[in-house]
Amino acid sequence: MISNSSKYAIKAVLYIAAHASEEKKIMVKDIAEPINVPKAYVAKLLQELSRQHIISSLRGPKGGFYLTKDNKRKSIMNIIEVIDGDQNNNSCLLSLHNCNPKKPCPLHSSIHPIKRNLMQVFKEKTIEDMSNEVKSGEVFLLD
Amino acid sequence: MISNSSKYAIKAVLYIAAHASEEKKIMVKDIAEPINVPKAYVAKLLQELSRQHIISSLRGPKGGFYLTKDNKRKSIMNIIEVIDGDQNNNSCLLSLHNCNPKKPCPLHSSIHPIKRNLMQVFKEKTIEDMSNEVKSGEVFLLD
DNA sequence: TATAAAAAATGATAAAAATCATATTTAAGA
DNA sequence: TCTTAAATATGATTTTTATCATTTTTTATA
Repeated sequence: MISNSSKYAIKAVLYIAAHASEEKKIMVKDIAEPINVPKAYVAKLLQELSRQHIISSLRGPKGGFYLTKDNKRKSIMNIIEVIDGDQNNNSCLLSLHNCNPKKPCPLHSSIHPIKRNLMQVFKEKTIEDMSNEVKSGEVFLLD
Repeated sequence: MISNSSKYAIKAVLYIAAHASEEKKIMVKDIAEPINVPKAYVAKLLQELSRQHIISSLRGPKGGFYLTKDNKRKSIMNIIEVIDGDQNNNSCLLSLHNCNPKKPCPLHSSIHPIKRNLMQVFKEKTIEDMSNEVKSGEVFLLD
């Protein structure tokens, strides 16, 4: 439903949102350790997100990752799309190819509304929303 | 969240429920083809389910898989537990170890109720419920 | 009781996901 | 413009998941 890689990516982006800015960029190694994800692995994920303009980066001394105003408006869904590609949106839990309201699988009627809720959350939660909550101490990121 | 193997297992069990009985058992090869899952793979899954008493089987001529009254009362959750073990119940979507209502992750408040719904469905839907729906033509299994 | 038909057991192989390592490019600042 | 610090690119390795093949055990029935 959502890969390990996507989880790592979300955590990393939230960490950047809470700890970096255009003026004070943050390096991979300073992201990887606190969120407890292998450095080289998270580096690869962040590079891909940067290429797809979900986050921003600058090479060289004083370089690192950061978020622009525009980046902050991206949603969880945007991150998942980049990392997991199209393998996230097979709406049928049993992966039946032609499961639809007309020919529903045995789980369709129970699962479909739940999946809609979940997708809704992924689409409407922005990086900004969540990093504000982290900064205000309502919610927590580390472990 | 739920592995490919679990999906295969659920499909196979539902197929058994809809097409076999204690009197007319069904063989792996007659399950594998219609649900479009590799024979040897589904065989392995069914063997494990049989060992854990989620389904029943008999070797030798006229043998095969079938469900007892008791088997039919098992839930989707029972199948998932056997196939995926304990790797299904990490309630935090970001897999944060100590995400809880007191120290929630940024997605906790949105995701937790959704996850509860899903678990509820897995727990309350029995094999019998679903196979009745398949038999009555309300829902469909193949593809 | 011999035969054959089925699941069960075992383990090998292939594919995908996760992880690690190294060389290259870019940009800041001395 | 040289040096150094950072991301980027590339690809190798490991681990996990999925798949396949073979042998063994069980059981119905001729």
